[in-house]
Amino acid sequence: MSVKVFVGNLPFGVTDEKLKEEFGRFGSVESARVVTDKHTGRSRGYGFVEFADQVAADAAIQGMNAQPMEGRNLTVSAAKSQANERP
DNA sequence: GTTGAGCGTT
Repeated sequence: MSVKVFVGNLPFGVTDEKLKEEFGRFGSVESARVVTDKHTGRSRGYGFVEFADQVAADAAIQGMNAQPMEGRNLTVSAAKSQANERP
């Protein structure tokens, strides 16, 4: 299973590859995707990062949350889409 | 050429 993490307040110059590289420093990133507008095709300023382990996701959240990137402080937290919180 | 709250695509 993978852990999804919500990343907000991203600079407009960031991309999925950039996210994967930045978040890959804390752990194994299975996939990283920046949400882009469907109508304009431009980045909305937030994205999602999928980690291979909860430990890596927590390390990234603790290490990248409220951290400045490209001049903007990132907002990293657990994604809502995870569900399955408690059976 | 622009902007800034928000949880996406199969």
